[in-house]
Order: sequence, then structure tokens, then C-alpha cells
Amino acid sequence: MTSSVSQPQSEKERPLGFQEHDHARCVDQALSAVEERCVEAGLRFTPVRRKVLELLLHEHRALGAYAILDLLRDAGFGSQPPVAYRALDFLLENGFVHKIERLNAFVACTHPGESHSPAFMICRLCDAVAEAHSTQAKSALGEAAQATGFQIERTSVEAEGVCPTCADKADT
Amino acid sequence: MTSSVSQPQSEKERPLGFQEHDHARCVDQALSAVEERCVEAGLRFTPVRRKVLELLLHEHRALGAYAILDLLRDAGFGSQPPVAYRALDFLLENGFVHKIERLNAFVACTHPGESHSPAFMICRLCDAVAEAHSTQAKSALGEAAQATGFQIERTSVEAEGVCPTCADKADT
DNA sequence: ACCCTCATGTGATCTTATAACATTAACGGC
DNA sequence: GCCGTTAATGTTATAAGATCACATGAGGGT
Repeated sequence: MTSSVSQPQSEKERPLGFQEHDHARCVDQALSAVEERCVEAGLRFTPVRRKVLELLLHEHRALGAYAILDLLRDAGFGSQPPVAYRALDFLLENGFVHKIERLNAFVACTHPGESHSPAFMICRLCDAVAEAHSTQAKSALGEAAQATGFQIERTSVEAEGVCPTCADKADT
Repeated sequence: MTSSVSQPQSEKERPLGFQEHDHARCVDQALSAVEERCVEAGLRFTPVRRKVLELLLHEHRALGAYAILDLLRDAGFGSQPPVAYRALDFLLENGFVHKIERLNAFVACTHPGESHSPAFMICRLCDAVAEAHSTQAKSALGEAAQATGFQIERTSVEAEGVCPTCADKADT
């Protein structure tokens, strides 16, 4: 799922993230990983929560809360905003999804389980979102923070630009 | 105005940013600097635009668009959302203010004129916002971007935490 | 069975942002 | 100085995002 630090291996589609991959498999893997972590941590991975994560993994891009809500409704769940927001809150709190502030939208985490301060690359043309491992961004601000005595609790790092796929299209 | 990389020099108040400073003066300076840049660049620094910047400089913290709108109304300007948003768009485009995505709010730029990719520290207790010079955050993501072929155009780096002033209060 | 807690369903409301269109002000060519 | 073009503003309406408040239901422990 949109792993971010290597060259594209196939040119055939690269449809949603920046890279081709076995999507059905990556969805299943991620769901299992999260399920396992919930059991370990005594968290309730309820049907709505599972469904929301599944939808985000399946779509493999950032979705707004109301887009998620529509899909939930189609799947027979409640259709009022809090249904989606509550599931998202749970998933956010536990690091299974991230919020893309720039888009007011949500993406499934690319590497759940690992503790990390995420950084994102967002394509302004197709809205694809890739998550990068970024320990560094934190430390970049860390210096300034230390100098002022500011205590950092969370960071959000987002880059907007053009993904390889869209750049290719533009060349044509 | 909330310059970010040095020790607090006075303990008497540190009211809005993380540091004490001659506020009236810093507002005037910033306004002049922006005015000058607009003349140079052939930009129209109209009354609404000036007023919005002035308000942000004066308040010296992140304000929501509707808070700005209220202040505009008080000052005799139009009172419909587009009035504020359009002025903000202008100021954003030209780097005179920044948007804090996390708060859906806007702050006056701390060092207009210098080209920079801003990074912010946001106090979750008092909403004070400090802007740090950060060339590094860009480069942190830059590596991942280069590896995938992603072309970065803009970055947004925000850290949420507790500012020195609020931390002091908590200790008491 | 009971209680307590957490999760869900639902309606209403609030905040943030934009679309669309009319009106007015500034700017350049002549 | 007049006129056409362009950019800025005013105003109405509405879209999009997020939360509040309160009722109902499902699990877990005793």
C-alpha cells in the first residue's frame, strides 16, 4: 500500500498510491494486523470500526468523513455523521488511520503497529496520498522547540505536489 | 512577534506568542514591510486586505475566518464570508499569512519577505502559535519524495503541544 | 438478573468554506 | 478624458465538515 521509498516496479497502472501492488492482499494483511493489535490491547474492533478501516484500505486514498458515511450507509450501517466520526476517532486514537489536515480527509495507516510520526505526500491532481516514515520532521522542529521550551506532543507533516503518475500524464 | 529561536527575555507577561516583545512596534513594522513588498510586486494592498492583516498582527494568534469576519464587520467592512476568505486568499498566496490546518485558522507571517516553508508550534491549551524557520522539514520529506518521484510544491509542518507559558502555569 | 460501561442510532445544530452573480473601482490604450 | 478590460467587492445562497445532546442497545463482571 503506497509504500513510499522505492522505485515503481510496474508501469501498468499505479492507480491509487504511487506504486503498483497486490491490493487485495495488502488490505487483508492490514486488517489482520489491526485485528491482532486490538486483541492484544483489549480494544473493541467492532463492525463499524472494521468497516471504516476496510473502506479506507480498499479505496486506498484519502476519503472525507461524508464519503465514508455514504459507503457506510450502502453497507447497511447508520448514516448520521457521528457514526463515521466516532469510528474515525477510534481509529485515529489508535493510529490505524491518519487525518490529512490539508484535505479534511482520512487515510488508512500504511504501517500500523509501528509507532511513528507520519508524514504525507499529497498529489494535488489525483489526491493520492503516500505515507512516508519520517522521524526526521519531528527533529527538524525539535530544535526550535527546545530553544523556546515548547513541548511537542504530536506533529503533522504534509507535502502537497504532483505524484509520479500524474507527472507522467502531464508529459504526454 | 513570536520569534522562535531564543530564550524568553522577560518573564512579565509573554501573553500571546511565547515571548514578550514590543507589540505595537512589531505590528507597524510588519505592515510596512508588507506594504513595501506589495508596491514592489505590483500587488494591490487594498483596505480589506490591509485590515485583515492588521487584525491578525494585532491579535497575534491564529484566528478563524469567522472571527476575522466579525472584526471586519465591527470595522465597517462587508460581513459575508467571502469578504474574509478573499482577503485571506490574497494574503496566503503572497505569503503574508499562513493557514494553520490543524485549527482551520490563520496567522500573520512572522517574517514576511523571506521565502520560507513555514513550520508551526501550536499550544493546545492557549492556541498560541509560533512560527519557526524550517528549511529542514522540507528536506526530511525531500528524501522520500525523491525516491518516489514525487514533486513537492508546498509543505505544511505543524507541531501540537504545550507552550512555555502554559507549562509554567501547569506547574503552579 | 442486575448494573455499569461503552458503543451505536438519530436529530439538530454549529462551524468552515465555496459557488454564483451583480456591482463597483482601478488601469491601460487611445 | 473616455472606454473597454480586468480585478476587487458586496451579497445571497448553499455546500461541506464536525459536534452536541439524548435515547437505545450490546457486553462484561458480579
